[in-house]
Amino acid sequence: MPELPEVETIARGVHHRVRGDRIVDAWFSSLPQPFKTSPARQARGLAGRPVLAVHRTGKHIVFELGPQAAQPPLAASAPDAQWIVHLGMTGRLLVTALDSPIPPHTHARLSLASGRELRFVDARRFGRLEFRNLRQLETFHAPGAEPLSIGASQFAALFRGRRLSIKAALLNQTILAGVGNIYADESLFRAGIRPQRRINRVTRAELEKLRLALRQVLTHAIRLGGSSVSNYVDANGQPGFFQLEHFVYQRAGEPCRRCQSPIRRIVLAGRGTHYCPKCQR
DNA sequence: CATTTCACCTGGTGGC
DNA sequence: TGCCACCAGGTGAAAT
Repeated sequence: MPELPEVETIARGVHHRVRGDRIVDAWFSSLPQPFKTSPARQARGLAGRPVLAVHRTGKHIVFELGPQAAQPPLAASAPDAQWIVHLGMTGRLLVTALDSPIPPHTHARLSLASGRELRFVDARRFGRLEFRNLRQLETFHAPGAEPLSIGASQFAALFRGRRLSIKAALLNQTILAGVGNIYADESLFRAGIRPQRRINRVTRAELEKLRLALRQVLTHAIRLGGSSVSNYVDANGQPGFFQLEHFVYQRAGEPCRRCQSPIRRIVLAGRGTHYCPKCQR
């Protein structure tokens, strides 16, 4: 399940491979999902545009696109449109040869001037594809705060006056962008906070511990290429290795790596939630 | 308004 | 071996 580290890894990989290339043509499947912008509008909007850059905001991958008539050198061109990809649960972006076999559940195929193809594949169709013409729409950015760059006081301010559980707050993308189930559980373990604790019972000092734990966990996970659970692979088909560093996620019943107590699993905010009853209070 | 629950999807898993 | 109920969780709509 792609969260911030996996999305960052994929965005970097795709940036590295397609920046400077040009979208020649675009094909989309005819299913109602995963399209936030109609397939016809996406195809019309994307064709002919150069890819200036690819980056991540929250769990979204953003393609910065130049004008359809723009010629190289493109480095100085201002973005004129954006293609925004959300991977949902099972979405993948692949850069392949034109003639490589098309996997099931392929919903987008963007042929590139280099002779390759950028594909979006998503079995469960929880992903979302959106096209924005920046002459009509604002630049896209994820609604919540970025956990890697937020400071102590702004972080504390995000939670002020709320009553929901700390885990539900971490998962809320309009509060904090990019944290999903794995990294919520892992950061709460490292901060020593029980996931079900209500925010108004979490001290300022604990919130700061959590901010630092999040930053450390996310940074470390990016370095390891993300967590490979349910067959996750990056744009180059490489798995990540952060799953080997998990303290609690999907370790129910196994001994805590710090105190040997069995890791407990509960359902919270509709999600499987893992914590150590002794290390987390 | 804040918060919680549920539907959307399909593939993988475990029980029988 | 095959079948099937069930689970995985990101998000947005609906319910509370």
